[in-house]
Amino acid sequence: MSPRTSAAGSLQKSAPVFSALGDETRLRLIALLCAGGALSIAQLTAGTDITRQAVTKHLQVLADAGLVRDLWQGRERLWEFEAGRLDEARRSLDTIAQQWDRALARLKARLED
Amino acid sequence: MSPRTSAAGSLQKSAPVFSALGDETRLRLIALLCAGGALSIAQLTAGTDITRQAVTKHLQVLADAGLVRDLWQGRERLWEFEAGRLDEARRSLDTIAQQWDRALARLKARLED
DNA sequence: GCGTACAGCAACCAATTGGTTGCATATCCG
DNA sequence: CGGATATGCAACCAATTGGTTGCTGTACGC
Repeated sequence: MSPRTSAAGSLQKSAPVFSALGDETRLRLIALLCAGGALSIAQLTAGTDITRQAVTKHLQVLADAGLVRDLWQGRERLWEFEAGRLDEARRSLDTIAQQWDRALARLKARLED
Repeated sequence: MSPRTSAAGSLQKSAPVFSALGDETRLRLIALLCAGGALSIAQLTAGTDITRQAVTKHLQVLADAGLVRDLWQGRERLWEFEAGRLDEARRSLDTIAQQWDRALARLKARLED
């Protein structure tokens, strides 16, 4: 990768996380899980207009992205939020924003030159 | 929307932004545009293994999400980064993280009770 | 032990996505 | 003017996605 895209390397790792977050249903699941504790699939499905299987698939996508973790308890499969990858993604956005700010500062400096 | 998902409302608005960011090619474009100034489609295509049209489509996706803006200059169509929506998304992730931290704190308090 | 609630698996479907190719259009420059 | 450059538009394609239905398995509680 060329030098001028040095920041891109670490950025690209976050693509799967952003992709997982890029769906209203999944964002809702994330909001539920990070607010409450661990919830079952049935609980997460209640009140929605989609099927339990659809919710299961969404949870799987979130799990693949490392955003949630599942744990079995009896016949229930509980899902809980996992903060690690989301923090990474958050830092990625921070990096972009900082880079943008620096670019603006450089532009301003050149104009005032 | 139920009270316990109050944070979800503002979150959902960010879904299109996250969706747009959920692709390595588009993340690369964002990195390029927010580092440098305005770049043409030809410039953004150079060095990649995809077609100019593919890049155009990706830029359109980013534009629909409000992450980039285009401006014509002669026969060139220049694209530049636009920080607004990305900042919103950044705050969304911050909100989730804060909510999670509070949940952890409540859990900890209950355990130490 | 038996019904009920929680879940998995697989097949299937329509719509979207990421990408291509071919051709037309407009602008710059010698 | 005429060629090279920068782009748009449309059709087309395969793969992925978001969702469903039908059936099976398993743990809980009366």
